[in-house]
This record gives sequence, structure tokens and C-alpha cells, in this order.
Amino acid sequence: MYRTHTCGELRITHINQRVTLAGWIQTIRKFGAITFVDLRDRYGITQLLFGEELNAHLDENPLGREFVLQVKGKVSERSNKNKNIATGDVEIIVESFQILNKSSAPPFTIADETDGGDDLRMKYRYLDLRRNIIKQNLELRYAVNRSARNYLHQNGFIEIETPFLIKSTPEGARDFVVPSRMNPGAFYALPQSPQTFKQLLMISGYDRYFQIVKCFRDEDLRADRQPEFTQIDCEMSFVEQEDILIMFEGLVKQIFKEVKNIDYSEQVERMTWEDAMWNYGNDKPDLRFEMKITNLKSPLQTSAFRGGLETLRETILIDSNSGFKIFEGAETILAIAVPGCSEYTRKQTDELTEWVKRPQIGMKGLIYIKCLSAAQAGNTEGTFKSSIDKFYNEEKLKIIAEACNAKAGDLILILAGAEERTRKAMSELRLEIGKRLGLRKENEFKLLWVVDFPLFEYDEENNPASGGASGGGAGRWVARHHPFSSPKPEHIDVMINNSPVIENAAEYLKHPYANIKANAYDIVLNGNEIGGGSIRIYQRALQEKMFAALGMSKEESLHKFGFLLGAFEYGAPPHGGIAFGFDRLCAILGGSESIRDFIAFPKNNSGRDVMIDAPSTIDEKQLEELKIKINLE
RNA sequence: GGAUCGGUAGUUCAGUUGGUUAGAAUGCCGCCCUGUCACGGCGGAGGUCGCGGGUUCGAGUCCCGUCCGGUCCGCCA
Repeated sequence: MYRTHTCGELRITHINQRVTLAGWIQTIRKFGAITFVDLRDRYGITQLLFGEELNAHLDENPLGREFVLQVKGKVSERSNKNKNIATGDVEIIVESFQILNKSSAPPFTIADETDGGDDLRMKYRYLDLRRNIIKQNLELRYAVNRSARNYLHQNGFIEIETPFLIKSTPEGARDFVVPSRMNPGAFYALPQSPQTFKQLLMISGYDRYFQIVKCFRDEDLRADRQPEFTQIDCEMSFVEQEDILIMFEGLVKQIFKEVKNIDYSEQVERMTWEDAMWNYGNDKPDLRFEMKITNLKSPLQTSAFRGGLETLRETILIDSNSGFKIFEGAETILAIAVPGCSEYTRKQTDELTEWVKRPQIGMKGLIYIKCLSAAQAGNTEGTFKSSIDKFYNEEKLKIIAEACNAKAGDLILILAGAEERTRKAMSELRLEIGKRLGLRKENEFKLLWVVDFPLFEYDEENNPASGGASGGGAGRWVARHHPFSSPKPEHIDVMINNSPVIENAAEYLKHPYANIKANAYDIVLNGNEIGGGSIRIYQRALQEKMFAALGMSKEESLHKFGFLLGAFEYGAPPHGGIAFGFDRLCAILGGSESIRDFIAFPKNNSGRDVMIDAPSTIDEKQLEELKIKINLE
């Protein structure tokens, strides 16, 4: 028997027992006659004490870090206890030991605070995984996995595996492709998601399906994006959007309870996509703090957005002959009121200006209005100090401040520029300010359903008809979610009765398709999209119309999705579903920005596994069998 | 596809305007130490300054190219 106990389980109650432990040497502390060794395994660390009588044996068999060691000895109460570890009350008085395997000196310190850089840790990931902190992440991941499985099982879902070798349908993300030796010149694709298969399972009558499944996308990576990632993929039949929202916020709440012991009893807040974009500049707002964006000027009020402005604000900003060209020329002007920050110094506002001018944000500048507190203004509350004092008098600044719901003591920050960039920048600025003010608390979790997404998105490039007679250089419609999401019932007619052709690219927002909303929903946690789904199209005619709207010819849609269109002919039930990004969910629950440390063997930024050195070239013989020629020109 | 930051000892980093023998911490090796748990003390070894080219009397430092890594934009239905 290699061991009687683990390195994490011995307590004061085990005193005087003879035990055998096995594990890795964490540290060695020598004191001439006696030697302390910390022995580590998956369960913890136990201190070993080698007495004088073992010194001869130790000289013959020197120990080193990360050696695999087996010891027999007696559990003893420590004279100096260590409160920092669970086994800190006891130590093993070693009677005999055996080195089960030696180890080279590890290239980085295997401890919570490692000295290894990311690259090195990935190269020696098997050593990195010995670190407690990574181990805890993987344990959390397994806990989330178990909790999700339990919930779905309790609710009558069945897990069904779908194939990994499928057909390439390069609609959204690029596919990873796999050559087929038995079918020379033909390729499988790895699934970006099991989407069509789970819909087919609905048609087959498996009305509650799930799968915790790997998905593959051949796109550029980020800290929170991997080429292979795991989804909790779910689909249900005979459901409306409401049924899905209730079922799956239940899933997240159960995970909160079982994994983090958090009671999230209230119903998850819901927000339309329009409101999210209008108020937070973003379709996944972090609602741990308020700080809504004020639209001082927006082109969206007349189109997809029905928010609308009081004309007064716009009058002040644009038609006042103020001479302030930045506002007059701007497509969009957005503001946030930062509570209690009117005392920011010039240095601090300059620093924020530099922040928005970084290439990642890309704004030209930042305008501020300080709503002076009574103390600052010499007991006359309601006065202002701004970077635009030259152009706007006290009275006009007051109107702007009121529009922003700013109170005395607040700092108003204003960005102006092109619609999309400004909205995105303000959204980032809001998050940055929230972070700096400590409003994005790590142990607070706030869920949100974002609903009523647009069905279509305008893609100004990539129009296959671009330059043609009908295209005229205009862009085209792409599915915002995916081409299987259904339009809102009240918008089906709009879709069927209107041509998708965009006559005037500049006014695409006026096209009827721009206002079609989908039965689609995202679930957002602390400003991260953790899942998304939709009620699907289940009628052949509507699905064909959808493919046509996306610019797919009849032949093309039959070639790519004929199996699905065919299946719709044989009694497809109404259905819908959702998929959760499992890695990201785990990272957020673990309080981390990066998903890599929640994946045992992740890829780096270039999609490489630096440990096994993949991807790699293959030899000529393999290429020959596959009838593949490499051309690196 | 683009922007940007980085690459110096096993590791994490410093290295001034271009100037003698490239430093620190930690790890490693040796000696000392009976209560440490970030043990301590003394000593030692350890470098193709990513790679290639250029400028210069002289390059870790400046220039060009290239490779690798981080972050971001595009992209990610």
C-alpha cells in the first residue's frame, strides 16, 4: 500500500497513529541535525520531521524539490503549530522513507505566488497544474459541471452526444476542417456548436436535450477566447421565450447556490437590447452599478431606437452658436455623471483623457463638467467648472447637468464622435470608472437577461453582390445571432413582405429589416455574456425566407442545410434553446478575467499548445494519403 | 489583416547620452545550524543580452528585417 492517508487529512485526533504518506516535496528546511520537509499532494501539505538517526540515510539519498517521496512514521503534535494550513497542528516523525522518483529542479516555483511567466507555465503546464490555485480552479469547474448536470437531470433533460466530424458551413465563424482520407479532396468540419443537431433532436421528439460539449472556432483569440471551448448546450420543445428564461435562470441560480453558496432568489432582471445600448452603450451591461449613459445627441433616436430626446438638450448643444465645433460636428454625444468626483484634479482628468485616447478606445478627447459641491464653490451649490467654459455659460451647463441627472459634487464626462465608436468608448469608460470607484465588486453577482435583439445586422462589407447592378456598393444583412433564430411573431410579415435589398447604404437603418426583432436572448453576468439563445424557426417556408434574406441562393441553402429544411417537413415542433459559455462562466465564478486558468491544457494567443507543440507539420506520407499539397506561397 | 508592448543568468527583472569585467532578487550547488514553516548565516557556479544584418573606433543600448510571447482592433452566425 502506497499510503494510508493523504497529505491533507491528518489532524490532532490522529496523534500516535502510524501512517504512510506519499506525495511531492514542496520544501526542505535543514537544521543540521533535523530536517523539515513539506510533503504535498492534491489534498494538502503535511510537515515531515526527519530526526538525527535518519541523517546517514539522507546523506546517501539526498532529497530535492518535487521528488516523489513515500514516508512511514508516527503522527505527532507539533510544538510550534502552523495556523495557516489545515494539518498545521501535527507533523509526521519519519521512521523510514523511500524516494519513489527523483525530479529535476522545476523551472519555476510551484506555489500560489509563482515566479513563472505565462509562457513558461504553459510549456510546463503539468507542473503549473500542481499549483494550488490552478487546482482550485479545476475543482470549481468540476463543481459547476456537476451542478449543471444535476439541475438539467432533475428537470428531465437527456444528454445526447452529437458528432464532431460534420459538414462545413462557413456562415459565421471559420470552421476548423479535417481532411477525409477515405474521401480524397473532401473535408469534415468541427462543429462551431451542435446547433442543427440539437434542432434535429427536437424534431425527433427528445424535447429536453443538453450536452456539455466542446465547440471549435477558427478565429483569432483573446484572453477570454479559445479555439476549442466548452458549452452547456440546451434545447427544449413546446416552449416560448418565457419558458426558456425561467428554466435557465433556474440553472444559473442553482449553480450559484451549489458552487458559491449564493442565494439568488429574485427574478433575473430583463432589459431590451435597445435599452441596453441606449443606457449602457453595450449589449451586456454590468449592472453592479448604475451610472447610466445620457444620450445628449444620438442618430439612433429616429431609427431602431425609440428612446428619443428632449429637443431642448439638442438645441443647447448644437444650435446655440456656441462656437464649439466638436459638439456641432459630432454624430453622437454621450455623457455619464460620475458620483462624487467633482474634486478630481487637473491631473486626474488629464489622465482620464489619455485613457480614452489610447488606441484601444480611440477617442480624440474627453470633456468634463465639474458640478461643484457647496464646499468647493464657497457655499454656493450649483455652479460649474468645465473644460468647455469658453463655449457654454453657467446656465447652459446647468441644463446639460440636469439632462445627465448630475448632482452637486458629481463629475460629468462627455464623449463626442461617430455613433458606434463613441457608444463603445463611453461603455468602456463607464466600466473603467466603475472599476476605479470600486463599484465592480468581485464577490457580487448580478444577472441580467438582454432580450429583443435585432434579427439582422448590417454588414457594410462582404456583400457578394457589391458592385453589381442591384447591389450598388451597398452592404448586406447578416444574422445577428444565427440564421435559425426566429423573428418576433409580429415581425414575420415585415420580413416576408419586404425585399432584403438595400438600395441606399447610408440609410440602411431605414430599411424595414433594421427594425425586425428576434426571439433571442442573452444572459449576462457582471458585464459578461455567459449564454445566449433563441426560439428557433421551425417552418420550412420561413427558414427559406431567412436564408434568402441573408443572400443565400436556393441551391446554396439546399446544399448547406437541405437536411434541416427536409426535416422541417416531417412535423417539427416549436422549439428553442440556449448555450452557455462554460469556460467563461467558471472564470467569472472564480473571480478571474482570463479563462485559461480554468482550462487544464489551454492554447496560447496564437492558437498554439506550447507544451505539446501543436499545431505541427505532418510528414509527406500522411499528406500523400490525404492527397494534400502544401503551398506556403 | 492591423496597432501596441515586451524578449538580458534556471526564473522574475534592472541596466543612465552608445564606453572598461552586464547587475539584483530568487532558484541551484557546497559548508554551518535541533523547531522551522518565505527558516537563517557564509561561500560558489551560472549569460550566444531571441535570431540575422546594418551604423559606429566601440552596440544589451541606435537603425532595418525576422522569430517568439502579451494586450487590443478587425474577426468571433
